Amino acid sequence: MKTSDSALQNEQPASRTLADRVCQEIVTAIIKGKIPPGHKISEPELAKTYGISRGPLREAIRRLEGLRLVVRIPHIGARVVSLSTTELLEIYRVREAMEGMACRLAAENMTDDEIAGLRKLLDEHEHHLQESEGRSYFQKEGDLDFHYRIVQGSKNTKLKELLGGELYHLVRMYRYQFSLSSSRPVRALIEHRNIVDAIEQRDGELAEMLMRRHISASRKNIESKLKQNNEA
Amino acid sequence: MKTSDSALQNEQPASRTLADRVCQEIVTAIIKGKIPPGHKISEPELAKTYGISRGPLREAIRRLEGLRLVVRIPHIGARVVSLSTTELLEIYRVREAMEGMACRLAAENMTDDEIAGLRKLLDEHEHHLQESEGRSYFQKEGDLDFHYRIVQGSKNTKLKELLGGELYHLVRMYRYQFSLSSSRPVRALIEHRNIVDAIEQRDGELAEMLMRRHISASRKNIESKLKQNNEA
DNA sequence: CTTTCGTATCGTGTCGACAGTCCGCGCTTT
DNA sequence: AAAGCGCGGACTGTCGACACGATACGAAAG
Repeated sequence: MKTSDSALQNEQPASRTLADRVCQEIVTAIIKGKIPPGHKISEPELAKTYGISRGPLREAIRRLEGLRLVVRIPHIGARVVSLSTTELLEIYRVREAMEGMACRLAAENMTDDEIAGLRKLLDEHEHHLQESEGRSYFQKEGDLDFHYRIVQGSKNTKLKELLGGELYHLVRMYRYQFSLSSSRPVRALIEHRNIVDAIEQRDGELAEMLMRRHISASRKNIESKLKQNNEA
Repeated sequence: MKTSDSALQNEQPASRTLADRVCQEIVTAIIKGKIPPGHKISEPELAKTYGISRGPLREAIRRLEGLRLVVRIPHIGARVVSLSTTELLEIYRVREAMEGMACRLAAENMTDDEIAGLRKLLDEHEHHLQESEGRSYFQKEGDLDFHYRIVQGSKNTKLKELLGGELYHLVRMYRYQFSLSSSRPVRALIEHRNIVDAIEQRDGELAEMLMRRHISASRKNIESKLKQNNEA
């Protein structure tokens, strides 16, 4: 389990408060689609489900609202965000901008050990790619793991908060919903390697450009795939 | 009232729920420094101050946590974010990335009317600049108003949420705290005009580059000014 | 006098209950 | 029969109260 130590959730095993734990549970439930998009969230129902009172649950819902996973309307209730394709593409624009900057900063601030870890991660990706034709769950989350590590390597707190806290949850949810793991794994792996090369050479400008092109290519790929699905 | 309709706060006059209203009040209180940074937030105290119970106030605090205006530690309490200079500079990195992208998209998606409005806003800025030597409150918030309009012009929901919802509150707070209105107003105005020119020519790439250089220059300016203050 | 332990107090976390508001259903009316 | 109106139920918003944990102060030992 070399990859789990850099998993996307980084909270202590036993969350200190009920609201935190329930919040995490609901997050995974939403991401994995167990609570479908657009579904109404009933406070008494969920309170009964998780065996807690409405107090902590309300705080958990507020937190989900902050994570942009639910939308809440006063006196009406909260609903799981319904995924419009335009918003998905918008997120990729934001990722292009922010992860590009993160990559530039990572090239400046990453330690040599972290870069070596990145290389090793890509080797594992290639290994799993050859085994499972690239459609494996590992690749699915592994791609995000790569991006996550680069964001962490930027050493920029705000960047880490914004990307890790909100956008990645949405990206993971969209991937589960549309079940579109990055559908060009070979090409993506090559681009990942080029990015690591640029980081290793401490060429921030190049690293940023490569990352932006990488995410932009993903966006265009998804865009055409969605259009094709709509026409079919 | 051409400028106030694009104000940074866009909530309906009468917030439907207590928590929303109190949340807004606390936000302004924090931004204006009435609750100093690092100050402990006592739930019973604030509840008594605003004349409400602890329930809505807790929800308001959760919301502030989502806006990154307070940090909360379980079983200990919430404190107003204390402003470290590194975090301020980090925010400028994020703004450079995101507003750069916003500017690129604005060049593609802004209507001609919105561009004309931008020009008029800059004319007003110049007018106030000549009157008040550039240190006026108008310039202080007016700079953010300019950036805010461009973000809105990007027509990208996620971009608008992230920049308008979280970062701008922090930027406004930092400006009040350090009382550093953009301390190079003449130069900034010129850069603003160049940005609008690029947008008008629908040159997204150039617009992004100009915006990034503009924010990067602001960051470097603040950086040197802070260093100079520390040494003094 | 300093350090450590125990206790008291305060604050946060959690719970149950009440009130106001919104939604759905049945009834009346044209 | 269709549309408007009124009523009932359910849910959200709000409140007060209790329990657990943390902090601070004081007392006792070294």
